[in-house]
Amino acid sequence: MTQSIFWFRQDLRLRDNPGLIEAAKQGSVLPIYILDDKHQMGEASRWWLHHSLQELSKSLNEKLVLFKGDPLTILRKLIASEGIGAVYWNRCYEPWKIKRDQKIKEALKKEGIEVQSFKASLLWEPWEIHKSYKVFTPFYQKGCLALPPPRDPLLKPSQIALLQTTQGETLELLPKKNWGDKLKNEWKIGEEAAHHRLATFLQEGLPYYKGGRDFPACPYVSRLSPHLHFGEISPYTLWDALKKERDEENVSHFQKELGWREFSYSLLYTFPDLPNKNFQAKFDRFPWKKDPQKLKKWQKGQTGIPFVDAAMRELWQTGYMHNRARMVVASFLVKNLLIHWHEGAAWFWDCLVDADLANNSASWQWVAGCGADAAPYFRIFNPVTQGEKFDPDGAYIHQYVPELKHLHPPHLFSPWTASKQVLEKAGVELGKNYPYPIVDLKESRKEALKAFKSQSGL
DNA sequence: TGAAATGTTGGGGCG
DNA sequence: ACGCCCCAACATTTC
Repeated sequence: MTQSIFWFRQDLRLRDNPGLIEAAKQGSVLPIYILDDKHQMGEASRWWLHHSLQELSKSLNEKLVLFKGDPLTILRKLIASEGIGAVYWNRCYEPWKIKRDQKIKEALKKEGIEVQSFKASLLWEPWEIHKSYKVFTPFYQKGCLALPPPRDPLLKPSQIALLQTTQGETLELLPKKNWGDKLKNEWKIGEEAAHHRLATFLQEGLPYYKGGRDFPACPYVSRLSPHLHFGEISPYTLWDALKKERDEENVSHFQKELGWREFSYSLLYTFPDLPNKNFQAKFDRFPWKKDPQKLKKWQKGQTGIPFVDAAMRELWQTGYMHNRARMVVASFLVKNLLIHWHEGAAWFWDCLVDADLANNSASWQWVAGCGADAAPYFRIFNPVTQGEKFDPDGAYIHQYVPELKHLHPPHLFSPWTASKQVLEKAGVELGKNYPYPIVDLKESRKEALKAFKSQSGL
């Protein structure tokens, strides 16, 4: 029997956890989490992590031990003081974590410790896919689906002998202000909640997924992203649950979205600079504008374009934004305001409870046009038209922009085009209780086309 | 995982 | 009945 450490990272669950299963098989287990803060997590993520760790610890009889600092130092100290013979973890794929973990593995092995890492968070690891695809569809069809299908999910260890230690510290993950309070009503956090969310989605969302996923006021998307990011539920569990559903079209559509997640990770693996550098180098000289005032208005949901403002306020109030809305606000920032995608990515990173380095970087680059399989430069969303199409009765806008609650379609999507009488009747005073648009959509579109077109020839 | 500009068609009003 | 114009409605092309 070996006493081992199981190091929880982005796999805050007991079910389908191969590393934990191996540790439990070897003998008693000291379950730990280490906050390695060199690369700062966003506020919203820290808030989620706090609660997720609490839930995880509960499911481990409160035996989860928390640390912060340099993992190798902490592991060495524990190994020495607790008589540990092995360390197990499930793999992460952020470039800096890959490097860090490699070093730790080598160092500990040299010191006579058994170390093993496991595949648990991706259905297909980047190195299993032999070609490095730059377009999603072939990546998914020929790269992923041509390989053996994902394994069945694993059961949680029937029993784990948990070690105890007097060590450990508190992480102080919660924001100073009680900013997290408003998020509290939005989310149920932890492994049980994730499974519950999945069950609800399968029943209430999946049947309408393909057509309904574009309507931000409708409950047809899974909202599983933060659970997936923190590993409260594994992609294997999702894949398996989907396999058992009859609804072929909706199922394969949702599976494809999981495929996009795999694609993002694969891109990040083959191009570790994805978070910082343009995937397409020709964008390095793009004439982005610096405009702190407009950026701020975008962040706060005060652009004067109701659909954009609703989305940005949803983000601020709930730590989440509907996928359709993410595309629209991103396109607005990058194309109508010509502000660098870094700024958008940074704001999302701080505000999203599902902030995920691979997905965030890949998706912002996709919208900006500089990514892999990117949106063509001339694809510019019109936030008015998008509102008309995907929020036809204005429910989404009304939910997050209450000052427009008496304004109705069609004026709701572009208040500046409404007549004086209509605005007055709705109690809307542009420039007073709701802003004028911060850009002219038609003009800024033209300008963006010019800028993007001129650089596309470089 | 667009949108706008341009082109085509076909029905109705009208002389 | 016919040609002509107008203009939705839809299709295609261009950015």
